[in-house]
Amino acid sequence: MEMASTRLSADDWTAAALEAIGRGGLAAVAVEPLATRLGATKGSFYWHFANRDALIEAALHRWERDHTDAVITLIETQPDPLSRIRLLVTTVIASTAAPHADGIELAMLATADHPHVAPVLARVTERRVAYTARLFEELGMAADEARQRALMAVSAYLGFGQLAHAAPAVVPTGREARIAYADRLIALLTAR
Amino acid sequence: MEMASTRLSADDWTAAALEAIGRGGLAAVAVEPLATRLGATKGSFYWHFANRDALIEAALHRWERDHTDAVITLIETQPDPLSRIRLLVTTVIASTAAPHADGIELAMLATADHPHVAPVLARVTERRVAYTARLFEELGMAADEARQRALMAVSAYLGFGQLAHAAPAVVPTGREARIAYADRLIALLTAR
DNA sequence: CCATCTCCATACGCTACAGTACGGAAAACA
DNA sequence: TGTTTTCCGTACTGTAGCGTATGGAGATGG
Repeated sequence: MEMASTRLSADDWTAAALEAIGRGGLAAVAVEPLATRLGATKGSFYWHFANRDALIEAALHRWERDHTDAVITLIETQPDPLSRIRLLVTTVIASTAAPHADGIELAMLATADHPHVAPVLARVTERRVAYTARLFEELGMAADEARQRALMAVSAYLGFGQLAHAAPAVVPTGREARIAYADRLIALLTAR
Repeated sequence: MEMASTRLSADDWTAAALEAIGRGGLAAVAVEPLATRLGATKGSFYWHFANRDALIEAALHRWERDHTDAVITLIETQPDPLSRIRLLVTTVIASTAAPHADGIELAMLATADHPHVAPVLARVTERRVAYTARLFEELGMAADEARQRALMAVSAYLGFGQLAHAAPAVVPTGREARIAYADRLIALLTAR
């Protein structure tokens, strides 16, 4: 698959680690299998990293860095707060259509207890809630009201992901059904 | 801890397995550590079970059997559908107060891909959604409308659990704040 | 009280992976 | 081109856990 016999960088390893996390969770981050997958050996790895733990840490921080605000920056393209909420919810609901829309995200939640995962996940989650709360504030809600709605919105997002993953059959299938569901959700979340 | 030097039954092992899942997920179901914890050795285990996989399967089925409908039967004590929904939501939101309210549940979601976990989790989830949908129907909603609301309710439940687990700081602290949140949630979920 | 069946401990082999030691190839540089 | 630095392959040790083999203790029934 990878005929390129070039030398590997630390980034190649973190990328492979993230890919492994997406496939099989943190446990899949094993040095020797990754090395095989990269067409190299442990010798390479232990030159770039002190140990397995360092790789995990690096991968998580990379994920936090370039995956976190991806959605937010997308949302920011919308002019008014309502369409931003709309885009946020529909994007997130409809994109879960793919079998493993974002395996990494699920793996992170699954391993929330891990000492390296916990702080990263907490930061990302708090940022998301805070951002969503601001959206509701811009809709004219009081701070605490907006906060509650944001919690509900993020819960709906996370819960939907879990639902789609744990019992795909219960979740609306097809794009238009998803959108209908998202619309209903938005209506309830933004109701006064 | 367990001075009792009695002989072990298969159920003792499945109980220990479930306890281990609650602590460290499926990966924590390791024969030798469990044996130590039970004050026995592998010799005992491999008499009661063919292998580690059989233990996992047994533990999951036991969980499905006696933990699934626990909430439902509790809820059924309530007379009218609205109080049932109310009790369901508040129970579920407020009980997550404990640090690891139900580690097993989270572990199940975390390992939803596992060949043994997937069917069990899917059944439980589908049953919950169906039951919740019936609750909304009894409130006078049309079937599809009730279904959507049920999805939202279960999502809110699952999502809240994830939220509390991944970023405890963002979730309302204290019993009355939780209840206030639950009330708001119920109001939105049952709004016409 | 002996025989059989139930249950378990001990001791073993096997695999997967973490981490280390070290030599050598391949760049980079002079 | 020769030297140094960068990078990596190979070979090793160590550990954790799965599964097996086997003998023997305790209960159980005749």
